[in-house]
Amino acid sequence: MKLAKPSVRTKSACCPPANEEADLRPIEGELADEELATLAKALGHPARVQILRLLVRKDACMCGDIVDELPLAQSTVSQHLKVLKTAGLIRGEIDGPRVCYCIEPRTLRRLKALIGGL
Amino acid sequence: MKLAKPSVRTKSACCPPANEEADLRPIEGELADEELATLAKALGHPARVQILRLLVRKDACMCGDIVDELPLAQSTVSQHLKVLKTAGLIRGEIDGPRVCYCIEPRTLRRLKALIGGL
DNA sequence: CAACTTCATCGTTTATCTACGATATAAGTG
DNA sequence: CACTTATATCGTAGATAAACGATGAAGTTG
Repeated sequence: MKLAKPSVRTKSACCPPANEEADLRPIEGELADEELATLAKALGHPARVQILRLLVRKDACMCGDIVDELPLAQSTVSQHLKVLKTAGLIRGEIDGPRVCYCIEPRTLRRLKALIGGL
Repeated sequence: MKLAKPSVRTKSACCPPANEEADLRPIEGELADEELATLAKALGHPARVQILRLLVRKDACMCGDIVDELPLAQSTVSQHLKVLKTAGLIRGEIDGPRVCYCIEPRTLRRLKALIGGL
């Protein structure tokens, strides 16, 4: 019999340290508009919102069973993860045969600041 | 000679009253995911972010010179306005030959709540 | 090394988005 | 009523997005 590896890792495994330093970038202006649009676009799909929530809730690295949580094919989930990663909202770290995902708190904070600033 | 009409209207013209009642809908769950994704998608384009900001800043109805503020054709701006309107983020009210736009504070608050709840 | 696991990437199909010019609509103006 | 103005809608072309199965790459296990 084979025991499944735990699919949630402690913060130390790959999650970025809780970097609390303030973001000095402006929350409005042309650049901020682009930035907000990019982040919003990345969140513009229910599956990606769900993924982000999963990772926020765990507040730790989560290895690939994200696929099991969504009613989508593995390749589709992988694509959604890529979108979130490209937007900088999550981070993926290779851990042996799997990949551990966690949120990028900096970017999430930035998103909240941009939306809050509306 | 013809004087241009002022293109910003007072709140009373069409802006919804500052309805401060709390939104009781949950900020997570499948429905909230869909809702957030829809709102985020609507914001997922720089032009639409810019439009929203214009309306927020004015905090009043703004008649169509939104077109003049953007480097886009009138028909394109009209489409973006429609996206924002469909998402419930803005409202457009016919005012004689023009249309006055203003933000829908309820939806904007809702968006902030959803994002803040991440 | 062969088999298996985990995940990313490729190739494809279908759908949606973005932008524009052209045209329609609707309300004021002479 | 003809004419102008302000917007919306239509039609269309090109770009992106979303989904899937199939395949590839990298690590683990026997």
